[in-house]
Amino acid sequence: MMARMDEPRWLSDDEQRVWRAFREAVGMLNAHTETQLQRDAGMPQAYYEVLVELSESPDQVMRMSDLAIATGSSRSRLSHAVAKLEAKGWVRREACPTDKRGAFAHLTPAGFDAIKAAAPGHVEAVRAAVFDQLTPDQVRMLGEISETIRAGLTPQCPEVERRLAAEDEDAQADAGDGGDTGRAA
Amino acid sequence: MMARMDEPRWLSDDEQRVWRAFREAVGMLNAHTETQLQRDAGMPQAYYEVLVELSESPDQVMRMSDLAIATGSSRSRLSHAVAKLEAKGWVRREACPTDKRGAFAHLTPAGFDAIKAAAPGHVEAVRAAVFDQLTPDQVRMLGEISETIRAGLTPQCPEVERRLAAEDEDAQADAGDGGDTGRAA
DNA sequence: CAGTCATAGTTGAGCGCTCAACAAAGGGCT
DNA sequence: AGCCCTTTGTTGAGCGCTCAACTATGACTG
Repeated sequence: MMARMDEPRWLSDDEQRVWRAFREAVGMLNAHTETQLQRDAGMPQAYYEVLVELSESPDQVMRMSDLAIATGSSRSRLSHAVAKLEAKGWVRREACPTDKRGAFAHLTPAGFDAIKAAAPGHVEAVRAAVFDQLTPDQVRMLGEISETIRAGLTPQCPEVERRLAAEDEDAQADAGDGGDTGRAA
Repeated sequence: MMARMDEPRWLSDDEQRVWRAFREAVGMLNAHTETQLQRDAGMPQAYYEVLVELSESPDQVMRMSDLAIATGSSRSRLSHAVAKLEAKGWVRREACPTDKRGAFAHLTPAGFDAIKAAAPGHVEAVRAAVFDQLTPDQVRMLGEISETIRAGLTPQCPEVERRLAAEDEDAQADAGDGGDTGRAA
């Protein structure tokens, strides 16, 4: 499947320019905010986002799995991240009484202080690099574009693809079912 | 400067939604293309971009420094990357005769084959995730938005910031000189 | 209830990136 | 020439991420 396509649908010159500009802008923006946070707050952006998510949660507590989903990271990544954050004293782990497999991540007061101290500088950096540069129309468009790309990537992207592949194999075993659509490609 | 701002200019709800959608979309898109390339071509996206840059160069040769600039990476990163690519037999290093500090990175035939094999799948993935999803207007806007953000980040972003800081110190020492312009690319 | 599969979370190895330190060579200036 | 500063490129340590195993618990079914 997909092994051979007679003629790949190459990008036009315009599309290529857009793609390269996009990649470049994203790379620079990411480097910029990453450096800013690392320098001013002593934490990488990924950890910042974990703390943000926790701080906005009802009691500053979340199940590890929910936190992983909320931050768009794998369980593994979150587990490593929380281990580091716990070592810094910013997060505390707690066992879940009703489901003994489960674990809660709990934002500590020190963690709350850390994010409170980090937020203004980070927001300022983001605002200066993005929202101060763009017109309101561009901001709105950026939101729509992002949402569209996100939506297009959601069904078949992460490990779900593997799952679909696995289900495909199963389906081949018991042959005809509705056979859904080929999610194209 | 920037040390204290009485009230941070927080993001509005709309801005926050846009920022989160953007971060999410970028993260997913990046993960998607990264996985695709790693799986189908056995190389990370950063190495792919190195090979692309080399393949588009007159004789498939570039100075390491120029290649670093072209790929938007640090010398260190490129050095590590080329070491790996050389181990794979995709790139060969050559000494520069006129500047004995210098080094050329030379795309090998095997490297050319590798990128030729990788390109269609990668382009298809990018097209499916981005250009097939967006209207022509959105594509155009994405280009403009990217270009704006890139431009806003160019002067003060990478290690230039350090340089500016250093020059600031110098400037304080000898006070006013002509203070040229940013050597606008 | 036993057997089986799914779910929650952790762990360690491997990899790419950053950062700071470094060696080697060029380019001025006196 | 000799000195100093810049530029080029490499190196090794440390860090975060991915991937594949693995443990342990829950949930479902005969």
